Formats: sequence, structure tokens, C-alpha cells
Amino acid sequence: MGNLKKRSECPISSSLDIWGDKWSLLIVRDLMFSKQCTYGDFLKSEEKIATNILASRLQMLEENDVITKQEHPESKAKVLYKLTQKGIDLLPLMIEINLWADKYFTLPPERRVMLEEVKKDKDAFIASKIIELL
Amino acid sequence: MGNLKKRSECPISSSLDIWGDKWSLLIVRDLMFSKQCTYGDFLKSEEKIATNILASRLQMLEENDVITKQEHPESKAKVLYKLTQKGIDLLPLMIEINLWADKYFTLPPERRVMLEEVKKDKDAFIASKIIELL
DNA sequence: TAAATTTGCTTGCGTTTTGCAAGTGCAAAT
DNA sequence: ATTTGCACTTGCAAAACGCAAGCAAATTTA
Repeated sequence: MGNLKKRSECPISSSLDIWGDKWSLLIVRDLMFSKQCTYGDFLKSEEKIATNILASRLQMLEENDVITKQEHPESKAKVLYKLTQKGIDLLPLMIEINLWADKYFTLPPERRVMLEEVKKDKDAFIASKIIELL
Repeated sequence: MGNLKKRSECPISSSLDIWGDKWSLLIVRDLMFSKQCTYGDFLKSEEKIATNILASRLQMLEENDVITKQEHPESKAKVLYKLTQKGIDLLPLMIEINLWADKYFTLPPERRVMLEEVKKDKDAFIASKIIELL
């Protein structure tokens, strides 16, 4: 299942081996916007990921230390997923994706607002966001 | 074949719809390091992409204006692939991937050298690289 | 306290994508 | 004229995906 076989020593390639698919970074995105999510929260996202795909991606990301499971404070039936430091470190990357998309797609209004903040002072935005996520 | 069906209006999602797979960014990488490549050049890369996958990714990237075909100055049998402005604009993203990988993988020496330059002055590195690619 | 619901998955199964090998058509070199 | 090089295409088995249904444990409701 979550077997990481590196195709090469190239850092781009090694990174793609972990999150180079259509879903993994959407999970990371959800965690960056929400700080923590349950399994059900991910399923509620606009893109409608299938349950088995979600399970396999969560496992893959956990095995590669991008996310961690935690027990939910209110219920044993629920599981909380959070970003690890390694996951939080994907923030600059996510921001660059947003900036690229901002140039070539039409962004939803809420994201435009965030992007304006990023454009004003990228480093400051990243710093404050990291604190928020810890 | 190269049908872009957006899963949502989210910029991350829309971006992944284009290059969110294990191979597309490796093609972009090759073009950023080499400025221009032939079909055969891509095949020589360490990761050993299959010919049919390469063809489908090149088509997808061309349809989404990330790369362009040009005729080779020396031969009609060869085809030159280059990054478009949209493709060149992926440079900051590629750099962030490198920086992330630098923290969590062991990079090959040549890349470490480049990364040192990036860390000294990221914007300057990007600026000079863009000029190089145009 | 028994039944129904919620939650986080797993399983089956048909469809799509991938990966490998071989083949094709055109250009260029021999 | 024939062989080689280059850019793909094709066939096919294997893997991954996507949808729906199922399931066990925890929690809520009656």
C-alpha cells in the first residue's frame, strides 16, 4: 500500500513520490486551512474524494510523516488529523501554487483576499500561518 | 485525451488538474535545467518515463500552455520542447519543492550547490534563471 | 437498555490509467 | 538504396481509480 519506492535521487522526483498525485495536496490544503480535520471533514470538501482513496492517501501521508493522527478530545469514534512539521513546511509550496494559479485561473473571492495578503508580505504571511498551525 | 475537467474552483485543485501527477513536473524540471529538450532527451532522464506516458504528458502540458513545440533548427526529424511563460512561472514552485526536499531528503551534490545559491538570495536566483530560460 | 445513527474505514467490482515492449512513419545519414 | 535515428503509436497485462455497499466500534436516541 504505502510503499515509497524512489524513482531517482532527484528531490523533485522524491517529493512527487510522496504527494505527486491529484489528491494528497488537497488533503494538505484542507489541513492548512482548517488546522485539523476528521475523516468526515475531508469527505466534505468540494472535490468529493472517494472514501478508499482518502484512506490510502491518509495512510501514505502518515507513513511519510506529513500528517499525524490524534485522538479526538470529545469522542473516541472520531480521529483528528493534523499536519506534522514536515507537512507545515509544505506551506511555501502551497503558496506558490496559489500564486501561479492566481495568474492563470480565476480564483474564488475568499482566496483572492488571502493572496493579497501574501503578495504584500509573503514571509510575514508564512510566519503567522505557521504559528497558527502549530 | 488531454481533457481538463476542473474538480472545483480551488486554485490548488485546478493546478493539480494540470500537473498533479508523478511525471509532469519532471518534464518541467528537465526543461528548467536544460532550457529545451527533444523527446529523446526526456526519455534519457533518470526516472525512465515510458514513451506513451511521455507523449500523453507532453500533449497535456502543451494543451494547457505550459510548454510549446518548436521545430529543431538542425533537423525536421527532431522536435524541440520549451517552457512557455506559464511554464517558466512554475519556477518559484519548483524551487520550493527543492527547498522542502532539501530539508527531508539527501540531495545529490550538484543540487546542493544550486540550493545554496537559492538560499543566499532566492529572488535574485529566480530572476537570473528566468532570463536564462527566455 | 435496546435500537438507530455516526464515524472511520474496508471490500467488490467495473472502468481508467499505467507501464512495458514492440511497431510505425518520416527524416537523415551511409 | 538501405540503414539508422527520432517521435511517437499500439497492444496488452497490471495497477490504480471511483463508485457503491458493507462493517465494526462508538455514540446518540427512544
